[in-house]
Amino acid sequence: MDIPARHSDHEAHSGCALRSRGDDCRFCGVRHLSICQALDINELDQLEKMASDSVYEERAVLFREEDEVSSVFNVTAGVARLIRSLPDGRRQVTGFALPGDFLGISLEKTWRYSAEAVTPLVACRFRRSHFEAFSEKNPHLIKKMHEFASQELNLAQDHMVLLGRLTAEEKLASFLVEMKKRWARISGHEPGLIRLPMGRQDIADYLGLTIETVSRVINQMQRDRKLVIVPDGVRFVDQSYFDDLAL
Amino acid sequence: MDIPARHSDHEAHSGCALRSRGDDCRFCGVRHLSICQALDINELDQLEKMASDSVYEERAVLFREEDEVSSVFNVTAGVARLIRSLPDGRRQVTGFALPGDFLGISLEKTWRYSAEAVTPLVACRFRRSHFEAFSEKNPHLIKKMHEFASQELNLAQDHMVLLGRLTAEEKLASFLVEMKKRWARISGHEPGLIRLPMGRQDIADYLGLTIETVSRVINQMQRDRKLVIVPDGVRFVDQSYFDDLAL
DNA sequence: TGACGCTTTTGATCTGCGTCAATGCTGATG
DNA sequence: CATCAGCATTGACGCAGATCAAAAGCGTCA
Repeated sequence: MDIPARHSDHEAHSGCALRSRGDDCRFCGVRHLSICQALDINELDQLEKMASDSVYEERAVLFREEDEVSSVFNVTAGVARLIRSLPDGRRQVTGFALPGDFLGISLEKTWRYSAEAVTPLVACRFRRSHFEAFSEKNPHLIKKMHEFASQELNLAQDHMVLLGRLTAEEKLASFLVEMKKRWARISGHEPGLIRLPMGRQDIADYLGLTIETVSRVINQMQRDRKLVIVPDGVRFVDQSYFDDLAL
Repeated sequence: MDIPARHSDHEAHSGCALRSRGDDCRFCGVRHLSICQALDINELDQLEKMASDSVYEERAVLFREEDEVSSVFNVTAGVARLIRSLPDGRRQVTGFALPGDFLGISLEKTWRYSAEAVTPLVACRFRRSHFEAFSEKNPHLIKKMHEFASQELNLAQDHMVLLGRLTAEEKLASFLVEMKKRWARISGHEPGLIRLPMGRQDIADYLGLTIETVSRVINQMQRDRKLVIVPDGVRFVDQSYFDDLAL
């Protein structure tokens, strides 16, 4: 356990799967998805001066629950899991951060969850103090951050319904449909393959299930010809089955 | 079902249990708890001109999921349940709004949950458009609203852990400890009696359980001398039992 | 005061998912 | 290419909490 993060700033172009700002926000692939969409070229230029790319290996820790919030992050490539842990080791994955997602929207002094790279990951990092000073001067940005927070609150409420009131089958269907929508938004088109870079255990902890139940339900869906399991994800065969079941 | 709201504006002093602004925000009993804490006397005065007290009977609907957000609310007295419903009738209570709580922190155009009065309730109501125009001019207020949203996001994440990973006994303990803390904050002192104005069904829908399980667990706690059940609430006998179990 | 409606409690039984235990698969490494 | 480590899958079984059913409180109103 506990692989330390090896993050080498300003070395974003270290692999084909990792695309990032590349030190020029204007060409950032996730700008239109991220809070930066609130900024004009001028403001973007200012913000860029405060940014530094951080690269994380699979399993690296971006920050831990209880840590001081010294930096905030904009994920530009890769996927992270956001985790709340109980003292006895039980985990709840509260969400997955995908490209365009912002970590640090809340104003607390310490993180209330841990973030770990599920895949190799690149994030645009800002010192918290700098970012706050900047946002203080840019009402657009504050508004946009509040919008993002509202959106997250809605997702959190969806998640509560899922955890409290759905069956295992409905949970899986909802999760897969959600991932499909999120990848679609990111790529700009309906993906044939729904990428699932996180492991079964992460999915289980996201859905409030065990790894065995996740495995059983997905494989049952495959046996029932609702989907096919492929390396690194699934492919829907019967879309309407999922639409009917999902939250 | 479906009792229509009888709300009579500007008639707040209609009962001993119902205390509200009384048309003067300076004397508002929940000011220090609510977003109004961000405002000085001057701003408070302006805001007051836009406010109107709404009184709701038990079971009255403040607004419904999907309704347009035409007003936002500051609960000044009483308790409301916030509900997400599934098409087949399954419900998830995402939260209880207590005095000082603000409804409408999100910026969406439509409500994503319904709010119903659990007890007779008074809320300070603002036309959404007026409130937004006002907040536009008061950066303090925007900041405070973002603070409230952050706080709510944390609570939502706590709730996810509760729903996804706690046992029925732990859920009940966490709920009771949470209610004790919230009433303590509102009243300003540790209450001997933990008021539970909501019914067992609401508690069950908040905790992702059935009404029978809620009843069984609470009554078992009483048999084990951990608490005593009294009209309208419970009284802790063994505080440390709850502290150990609660999230 | 007694009949009604609603909520809560209690008991008996069932079942969806968890737990425990193998086994299989895949990709990395010497 | 054999070994190993880390998932993922599968099966057998158990149990926490759901479901079904009935009884008990309790406030309201004629």
